[in-house]
Amino acid sequence: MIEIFKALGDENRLRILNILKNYELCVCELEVILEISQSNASRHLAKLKNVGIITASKDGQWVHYQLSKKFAEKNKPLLEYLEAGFQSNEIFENDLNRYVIYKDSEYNCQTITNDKDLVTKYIDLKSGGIDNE
Amino acid sequence: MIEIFKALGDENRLRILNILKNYELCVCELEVILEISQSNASRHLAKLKNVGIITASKDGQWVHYQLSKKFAEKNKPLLEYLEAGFQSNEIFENDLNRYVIYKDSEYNCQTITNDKDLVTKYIDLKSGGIDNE
DNA sequence: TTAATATATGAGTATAATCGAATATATGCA
DNA sequence: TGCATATATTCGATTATACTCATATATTAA
Repeated sequence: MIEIFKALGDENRLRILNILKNYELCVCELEVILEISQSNASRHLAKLKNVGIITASKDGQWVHYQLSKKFAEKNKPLLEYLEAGFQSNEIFENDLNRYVIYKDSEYNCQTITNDKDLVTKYIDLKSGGIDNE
Repeated sequence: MIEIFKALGDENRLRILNILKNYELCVCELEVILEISQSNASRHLAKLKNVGIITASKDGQWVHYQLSKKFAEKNKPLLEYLEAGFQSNEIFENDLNRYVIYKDSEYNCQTITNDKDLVTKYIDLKSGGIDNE
């Protein structure tokens, strides 16, 4: 339990989990949605995975992360608490909004590879200006 | 939510909360039950109090700490998760056992003041030897 | 096989958390 | 008032955590 709380006591990891709670993403997508560096994203994902909160599935050179069904099943009250916390916080709502914009667009991992800035700017624009404003 | 997780991501604070979840104790009692220093106990209690998980009530020179009813009411799923975690862990079970031994004894805060070692040794003995063994 | 790419990991640094020891504050009592 | 006591806080040292930049690993595709 302590390790779980430690893993959840970090803003970036909570932001990641907020997305993965509902969707399955690869690392490069999380980089763009949350605007964090590749190594940072990878490291936080590793931490969440190490304590069993999320799982990874490899798809070629891409790695998709998702909420662990086993964990969610075994820890329903915690998931419920997280959901309530996510819903009452602007940061998490904004991140989710950014992801939905991306998901509903024509862009994908390949687009991000080709022109990461393009995708980032598209999301920024559609989500109503620069992030964190 | 982040602050809550940070507050819960520490073994000593979880051990404190494990006791306060069911009982109301003053600082000197927590020192003896958990075998932590006075300044450490006070510090951790302050942290739990600052994020609203516990409350304090002053009784003369003593300060009693208890789980915040408001917090528990507003965060039932979290409390449920904690309870499950506490019950499946030997450390927390042992701490609770130590408190019950103390509570059912003739000792109290005054006894602890007069001879802290006596109370500690009584609990150690009754709980089946030295703590953490 | 070689080049390109997605992700993971290592090294170094900055920041934050924890702890023990000492001190400050506040209350109770003689 | 002056002393003893319960708790809170400060200081300094140590350890842990998070971040950036650089590099390693593994996979794809030419």
